[in-house]
Amino acid sequence: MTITDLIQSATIAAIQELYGETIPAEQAAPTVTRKEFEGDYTIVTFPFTRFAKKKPGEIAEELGAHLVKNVPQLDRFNVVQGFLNLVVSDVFWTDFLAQIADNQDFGQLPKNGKKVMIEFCSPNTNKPLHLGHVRNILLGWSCSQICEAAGYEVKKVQVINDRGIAICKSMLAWQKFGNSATPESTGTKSDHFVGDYYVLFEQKFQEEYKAWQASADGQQILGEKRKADQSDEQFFKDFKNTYFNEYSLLGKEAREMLLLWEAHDPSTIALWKRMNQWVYDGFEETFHNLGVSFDKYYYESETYLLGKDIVEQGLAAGVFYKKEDGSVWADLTDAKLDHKVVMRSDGTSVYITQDLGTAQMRYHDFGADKVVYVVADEQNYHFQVLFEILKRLGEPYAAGLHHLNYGMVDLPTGKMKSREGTVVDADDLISEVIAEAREASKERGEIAELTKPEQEDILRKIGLAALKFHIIKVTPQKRMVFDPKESVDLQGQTGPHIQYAYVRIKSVLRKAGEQLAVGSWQLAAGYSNLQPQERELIAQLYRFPATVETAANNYDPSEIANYCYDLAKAFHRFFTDLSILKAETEEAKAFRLQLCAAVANVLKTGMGLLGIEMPERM
RNA sequence: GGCCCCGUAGCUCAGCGGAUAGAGCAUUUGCCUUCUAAGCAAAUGGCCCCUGGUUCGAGUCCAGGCGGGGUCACCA
Repeated sequence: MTITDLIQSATIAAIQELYGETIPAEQAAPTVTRKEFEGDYTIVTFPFTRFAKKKPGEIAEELGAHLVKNVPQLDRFNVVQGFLNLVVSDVFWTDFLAQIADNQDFGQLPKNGKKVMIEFCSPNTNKPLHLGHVRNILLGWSCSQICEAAGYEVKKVQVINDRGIAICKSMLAWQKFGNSATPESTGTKSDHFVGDYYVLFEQKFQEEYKAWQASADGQQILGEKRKADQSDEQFFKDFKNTYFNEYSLLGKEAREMLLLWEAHDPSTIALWKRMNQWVYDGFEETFHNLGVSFDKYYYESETYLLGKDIVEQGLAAGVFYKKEDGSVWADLTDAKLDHKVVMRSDGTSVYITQDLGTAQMRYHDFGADKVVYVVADEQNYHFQVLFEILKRLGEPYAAGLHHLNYGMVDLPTGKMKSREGTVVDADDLISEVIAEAREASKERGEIAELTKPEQEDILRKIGLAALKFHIIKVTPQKRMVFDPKESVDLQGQTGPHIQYAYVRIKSVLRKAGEQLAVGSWQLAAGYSNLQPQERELIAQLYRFPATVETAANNYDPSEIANYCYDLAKAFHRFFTDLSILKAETEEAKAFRLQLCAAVANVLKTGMGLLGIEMPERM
């Protein structure tokens, strides 16, 4: 039982005893006392005036006296207005610290026997990963780490869109213009290599389109179809898709390639496999650099035909209905979601059909109690529909489905647009933040005497910490502005600031040397009269498991990020104000070393949940 | 237009019904002969988008507006 639970139940009992009233639990829930007042936890007594018929201050006095008398962990109290501030005894805190100081697993909640599957990243294979994927990956990864810490068994999966017209464009461009070049022969990272051909296709297509616009055919179409209020330029912009599908030679070739692929044409399949493999190799390198991995990959080429049997079942069960043309629909109007096609009139699947099938297949593969889809908020409607249909189909896992939606990442200059070349590439971003860390490190010179590989390892950790923390600290649902300049900041509310707290501790612990022998920490138990900076730190540490739990429940890594920052901030304050190795007494020294060890532990675990590694020096 | 998300300091963000709304960046000023100054302390900076309502108490909950974004394909 936690101290807050203890205070809560004692408060309920006290109110019952003093005023004969049974209050709801939430009215007895203690909050953390604000820093400007003395105390650790606070009970608000305003709600009790109704039945106690006394002033809030009076109630607080009576309740405070009662609690301190009956709860041994409470030392004293004070009253400000109607606020009852409770002071937890030093012994409680020092006991708690002794329990966790050497416990590497502090913050790991007991196994709950439940499984959660988290799907994230899920890229297309026609171009490299970009900043949007980075936010997705960081969210998905930290979410899975947090769920594990909260006691779940976690499976990390992604669904790779390896088929369709987009990859065919890359394939066609390579075939026509590639001259058998390879990533090796050109020295290009292999996913970028494939992406370059996608871009090349778009260029060639634009050239073709431009030429067509000036041709007699183009001018004739313009004359026939342009609307009165449309400029020539605007018309051709709007007409692009139609041109691609009905007039373009390149478009025709790309679509033919897709048909060949669907017909399992051996040479097309071979080319497809070869180019996709290049992309996968490139992706793996990026995943590795970001420090993430997956347990299982699903490929749309293997799942895109799934879901048809579900449609049949749904029809039989009356969840779906068939129109005269043979298309199958779900009527979700009573859930405020409109009608939705689940199968085309020609009997082929649509996007959501595939998702229905994939959901079922994965349930059979893994049997998850919860499935979390990390997908940007532009697909909110899609997931509402998907979940609603699965619910109506009576799927056993329907109640555990969750869409972890997140806002798009904008640049200070506005939205990222591939057309305008403003997309921030993931690999570039990673090398930039590390380069920035290298520059800053040169000026400091702290790690100059280490070997080159050791230095590079540290710089990588610092750079990635800056990048990852900058992204993960923002509430997922918020659209965020990503300023590359700020993402490499190493000071203030940043990853490196937190790493620095850890590094300072490690430095002190190294200097303390043999005094870290297990026995010597017994001295810490003799320490009393905790300083405010020490109390603040311990109280923060105490909050860690609860923070892990709420972050897991809310699927919100930013709560862990903010917690780590607060803890580091409190540590820096403590470190500046109080001497550790030259503490006033041996007891104080032992206690502070123990406190340092515990803080280091929690910082390492907490940042680990965000996928951020800690260096030993910086 | 229907539905969903967002609106807090110049900028980027916390705040999850309680006290005088907090951090970081930016600007200004102190603090390294002592455990790593990637730090600490201080100053400056706010019609918490607006209007009503619920409540002892609202940035927080509810309703209606306003502003920004997303989405409403037999695309994925």
